[in-house]
Amino acid sequence: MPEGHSIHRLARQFSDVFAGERLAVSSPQGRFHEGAALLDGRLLLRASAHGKQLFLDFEGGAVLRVHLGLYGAWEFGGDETFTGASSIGAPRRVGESEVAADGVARPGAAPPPPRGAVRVRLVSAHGWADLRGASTCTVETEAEAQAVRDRLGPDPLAGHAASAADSASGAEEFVRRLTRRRTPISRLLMDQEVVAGIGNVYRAELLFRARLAPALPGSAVPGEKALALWADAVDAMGQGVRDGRIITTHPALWPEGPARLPQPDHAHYVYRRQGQPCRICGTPVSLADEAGRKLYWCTACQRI
DNA sequence: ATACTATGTTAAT
DNA sequence: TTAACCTAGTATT
Repeated sequence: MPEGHSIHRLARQFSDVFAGERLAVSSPQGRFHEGAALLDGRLLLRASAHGKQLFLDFEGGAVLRVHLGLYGAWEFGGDETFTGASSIGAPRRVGESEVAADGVARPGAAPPPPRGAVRVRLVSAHGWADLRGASTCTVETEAEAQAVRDRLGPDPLAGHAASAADSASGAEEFVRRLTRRRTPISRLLMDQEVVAGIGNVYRAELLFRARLAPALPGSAVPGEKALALWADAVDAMGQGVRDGRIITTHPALWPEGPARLPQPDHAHYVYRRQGQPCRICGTPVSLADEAGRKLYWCTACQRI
């Protein structure tokens, strides 16, 4: 259930704890025996993310590409060296965890017996990572992995690992791809070929923050509005990478006073708030089904 | 115990 | 447009 910010956090985690390490790769569940055998014993060179796609580059030109889909998650554990380098931490966050399902932290490098269907297990000298429930998990050549990247739209979080020039070109590319089509903007934001990494929460929240009506055709979005939307995505999703949660509301709206982060029920403007009063104008938040996903918005605030 | 839901995508219809 | 994927947290019985 993760959006792009979670995958970027995972890429950073793999870079921090496994890059430069030789990894034992297995598939306790069995469904990935073939791919695991290809990677077993190789050095992990680097980890990266583009939108919701995670790429682990191994020596010899083999790339493990993972998409968590709806239920996928990575779980990590290890000794003090591992924990010291790790940036995940408990409690469990969407798509990433450092605590076993029984709630007992497991110190030490030795991985626990596989719990449930572990598609892939990576083990280094200091720690381990288990993958469950992913919709995609394949070993590819660098060219195949690049072909996947090439199909995707620009990633608002690309600036995290790349140059400012890349971010600027990402903005222009986003505006081009968004305003080229008459499809409603609510659909375009979910289209990974228009912009990579936005999911159902950021879609709803970014549209609210921009005061944009979901039904507005992409072609009718003023260029300046589209640029501002991109800039807000960079900002909001960057914050998501730091927090490990999607928090889009202004801190002034948090009732619990000065706190670094709000309670979960104050983190969003409209997502999962159907029927509840809009935090800005009080109008009940609307809910509609769009292409099998739930769309939340305020009919009064989002009029442009 | 059982049902329902979810921050996603693809393939079949 | 719908089903499938097949995990895990939360709500309901």
